[in-house]
Amino acid sequence: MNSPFEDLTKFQINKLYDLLGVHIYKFSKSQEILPTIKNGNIIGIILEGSAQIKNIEYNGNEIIIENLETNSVFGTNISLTNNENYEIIAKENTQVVVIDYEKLINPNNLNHNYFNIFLKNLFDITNEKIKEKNERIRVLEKKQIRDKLLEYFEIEYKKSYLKRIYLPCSLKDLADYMGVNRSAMFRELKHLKEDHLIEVKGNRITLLYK
Amino acid sequence: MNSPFEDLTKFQINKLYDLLGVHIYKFSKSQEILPTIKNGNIIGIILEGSAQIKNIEYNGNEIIIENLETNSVFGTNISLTNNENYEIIAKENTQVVVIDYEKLINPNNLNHNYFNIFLKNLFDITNEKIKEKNERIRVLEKKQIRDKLLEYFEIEYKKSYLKRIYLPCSLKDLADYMGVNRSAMFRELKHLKEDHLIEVKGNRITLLYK
DNA sequence: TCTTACAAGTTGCACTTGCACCTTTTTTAT
DNA sequence: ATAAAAAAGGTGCAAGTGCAACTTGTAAGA
Repeated sequence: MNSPFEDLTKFQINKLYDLLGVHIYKFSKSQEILPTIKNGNIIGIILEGSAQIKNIEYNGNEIIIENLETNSVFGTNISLTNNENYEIIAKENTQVVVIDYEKLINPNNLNHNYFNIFLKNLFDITNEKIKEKNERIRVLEKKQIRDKLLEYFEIEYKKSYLKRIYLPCSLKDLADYMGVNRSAMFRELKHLKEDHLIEVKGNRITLLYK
Repeated sequence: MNSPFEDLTKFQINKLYDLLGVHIYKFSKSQEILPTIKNGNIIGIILEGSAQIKNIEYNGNEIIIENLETNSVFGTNISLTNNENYEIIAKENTQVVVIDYEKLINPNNLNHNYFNIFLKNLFDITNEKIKEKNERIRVLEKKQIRDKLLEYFEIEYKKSYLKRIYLPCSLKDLADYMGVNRSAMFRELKHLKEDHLIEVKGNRITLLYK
C-alpha cells in the first residue's frame, strides 16, 4: 500500500502536520476509534497498527467494509456513506493521524508544494481502492460459486502470471469475500480439485490449467 | 456528480488546460474512446455526453464496469486494473478532456492554487466513487435475492427517507446490478408484493413497511 | 499435557436460483 | 400508423446453494 506521505521528507511531513493542524491519537486493541476522533468531517491515516471498518446492520449483523493497515486512509467523507452505523475498531495498538477535512480546501495551504504532493498521493490511494473494489465486484457479480472462484483465480493470476496463488486470508474469509456460504465454497473447491483444475494446500492454490 | 472543475473560474480552467497540456477529443455514438486517447497513463474527463466502461471476458461476456456521465473522471490509473481488456464506448456525441497522468506530479504545476483545487476535486470525486462501489458490494454480498432487494431499498431509503424510490435504471439493469438472474428477481419482487412489503409501478417502488 | 478455540473439510436436505421458454406491454424507429 | 425491438412479467424444472450438524486438524494458552 502506498503511503500518503510518499515523496515527502520528514521535514515536509512535519510542516504538513502544522499546516493542517493534525492530531495524533493512540488506540489499544479492540478499542473503538471513531468516537474519539470524529468531530465533523475528517481524514484519518493509520501511522502504525491496523484496524477494521465495520457496519452494523439493523439485525445486528456485522459486515467488514474495509481492513485498514499501516498507511491506509479512511474518513467520514471517504468510502463511508452517511446515515449508516459504522464502527472502526483497532486490531492492535494503533496510531492514527487525524486531519480536518475542511482544511484541505483552506486557501492558506494552496501554495505549498508538499501539500500538493500530499493531495496527489491521496488521489492515488483512493484510486487504488477503487481498483480493489472493482475486483471484488467482478467476483461477487458472478452467479455461481465455481465462476466466482475462477474469476478470483483469474484476477490473482494476472497480477503475477504465476500458477501459484497464495491467499492473503483464510478460506473462510475468502467465502465471505465472495459472498457465499463457506461449506458451499468448500464443496465447489472439491469439485475443482476432482476436475484437476486446481490443487489446494493450506492457503496455497495451484492453477493446473495455466 | 461533482465537477472536477468545481470552484474554478472559466479563466482558471483554461490556465489549467495550458498547464497540463490537455487535449480535447470528440466522439460520436458507439465509437470506442480508448484507442484514440490512450498513450501511457491518462486521466479523462467527460465534458459533454456519456460513455460506458466495459470489460470483455475470455468467454466474450461483456461486463459494464462503470457508467460515465458528464463530469465523470476515468483513466488508465483510475479504477481500471491493468492486464484486462477494456473498452470505453461513447453512448452519444461525447467530448473528452485528456490529461497526461504524469503531469499531475510535474513540479512546475505545484505552486498554482487552481491546480491544487483541481487535485482536491479529483480526490472528492474518487471518494464519491468508492461510496458507490461500497453500496453495490453491500447489495452483492447478500446471499438471497430477497435480502439483496431489501438492502438496496434500505440504502436508497436512507438517502432521502422517502418511502418512494425511483429506480435510475430498468428492472433488468437492477438485476445485473445485483448480480442475479432477471426472472428470478421478478419472482422475488412478486413475493415482496404479495407480502405487502412493496408496490411497484414502472420504475417507482413504494416501501410499505416504512 | 490437556483443554479450548478455530479453521478445514464433509454431507444430507430443503429451499432458492438460474435457465429456457413463454406472453404481454411499452418504447422506438420507419 | 405500423413494425420491430426491448422491457416487463411469468412458469416449470433441474441444478446450485445455504444451512445445520457433524468430524478432523491445528495452533495457542492454561
